[in-house]
Amino acid sequence: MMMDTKAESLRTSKRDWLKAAVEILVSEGIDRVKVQVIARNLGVSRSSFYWFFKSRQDLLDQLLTYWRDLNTRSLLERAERPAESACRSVLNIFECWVNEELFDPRLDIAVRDWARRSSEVRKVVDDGDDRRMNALTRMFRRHGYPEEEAFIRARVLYFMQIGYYSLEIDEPMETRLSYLASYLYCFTGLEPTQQEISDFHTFLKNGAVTPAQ
Amino acid sequence: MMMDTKAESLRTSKRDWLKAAVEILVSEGIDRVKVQVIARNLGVSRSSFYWFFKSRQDLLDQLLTYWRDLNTRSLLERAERPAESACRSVLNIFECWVNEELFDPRLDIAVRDWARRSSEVRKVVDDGDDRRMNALTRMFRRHGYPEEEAFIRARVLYFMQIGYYSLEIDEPMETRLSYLASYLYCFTGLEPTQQEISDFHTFLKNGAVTPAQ
DNA sequence: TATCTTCTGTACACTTATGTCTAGACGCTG
DNA sequence: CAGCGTCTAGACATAAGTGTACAGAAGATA
Repeated sequence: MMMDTKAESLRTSKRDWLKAAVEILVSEGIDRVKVQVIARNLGVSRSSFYWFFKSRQDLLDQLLTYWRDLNTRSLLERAERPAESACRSVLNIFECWVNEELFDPRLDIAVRDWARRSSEVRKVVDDGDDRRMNALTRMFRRHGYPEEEAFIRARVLYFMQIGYYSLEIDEPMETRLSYLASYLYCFTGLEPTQQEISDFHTFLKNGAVTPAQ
Repeated sequence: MMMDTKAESLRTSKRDWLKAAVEILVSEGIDRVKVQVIARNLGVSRSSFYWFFKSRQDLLDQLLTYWRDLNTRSLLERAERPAESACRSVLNIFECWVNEELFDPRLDIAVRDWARRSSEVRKVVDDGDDRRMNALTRMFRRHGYPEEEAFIRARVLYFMQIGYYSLEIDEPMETRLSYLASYLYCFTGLEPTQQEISDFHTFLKNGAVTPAQ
């Protein structure tokens, strides 16, 4: 019996292949996720691949599952979290945008590119987007925004962030944080309190961005 | 001397190859823009390609130039256009979002995907984004928004739209128009007047979306 | 109609990719 | 240390792509 927890095996595991595939997906797009390329990156012969996966398509299916199980969960959790003000709610969402443990932007963008070329992937991504949008709309509704305004504010908040990642803006966290109050004002139509802003800063300092486990 | 204006030549022109390449770029991504694939689509042998282009890379370079010369112009023109209110200005920008003659969303997204895999393309796209963002920021500034708020509102307006296209939302124009007032309110922080809304509707009706030349 | 220029088809050499098969290396377990 | 199950290298067949060379078709011009 193989010990999965062993620190450094000389032989590859299924996990290694998946991890390497995700890396290529994120940096070069789905069309470069080739058995040959991954094998080269791992320094291993292609034939091992076929021990773990039925075919290239099998790997792609599992990549999509990996994305689906990972990237929507945190966002939904934070959208549903109770909050005393709209600004607090939006700040809860912001947790996902500043912590790649909670939401991996490059993976999200890469899967979205992929969806543009495959109708099966399209369905899965659309489903994820629907769930995210519904959760955000309900969030604004809870703070008393009228139906349509809640929906549009959810869109502006969510689409703006997808657009931000799509442009691949390279901004230090410091700069991003300096815009916090303006963002909150544009997203909610309300001025955030000083307390709300400083609470978010302390949240960030207190190891929210730690590598985890 | 070859007559370029001739209606239907049996032989291909450079323009035919470029047009077919753009179509594939938009629908399948840059990695599928292959000489062999385009030739198949045109029903012609690959060797003709090498009459018009030095190599595949030569074609790709010309695709990028095509995008650069096309997709930013209309947006800049409308951002700079004088307007009596912030809502009017944003409505000027909306002209680009509802008319694919002015701004081709699928081409923009496809080039953005491409940029993710090539640093040369990255540079060109970043330059376009900068010019768009600067024009939009100046637009909000002219309506009296403070420096930072103008910048953030420009971002929200522009990034939100890129996000919208990135999600490939499939909405009939009717639905999109029904959200007009809410969008204007969220983007400017101001309620649009009834006149502004109805002016945009008449603008659309009066052949603004005509196929042009 | 003859001729020059523009474009196209066929053939070739090369590269990168997929997937299969088989011998055998590696590492637990008895 | 023998043996079993797990994984890997290398060889093979096949497919899709790039780019070059060259003969020759098809149009425009004289």
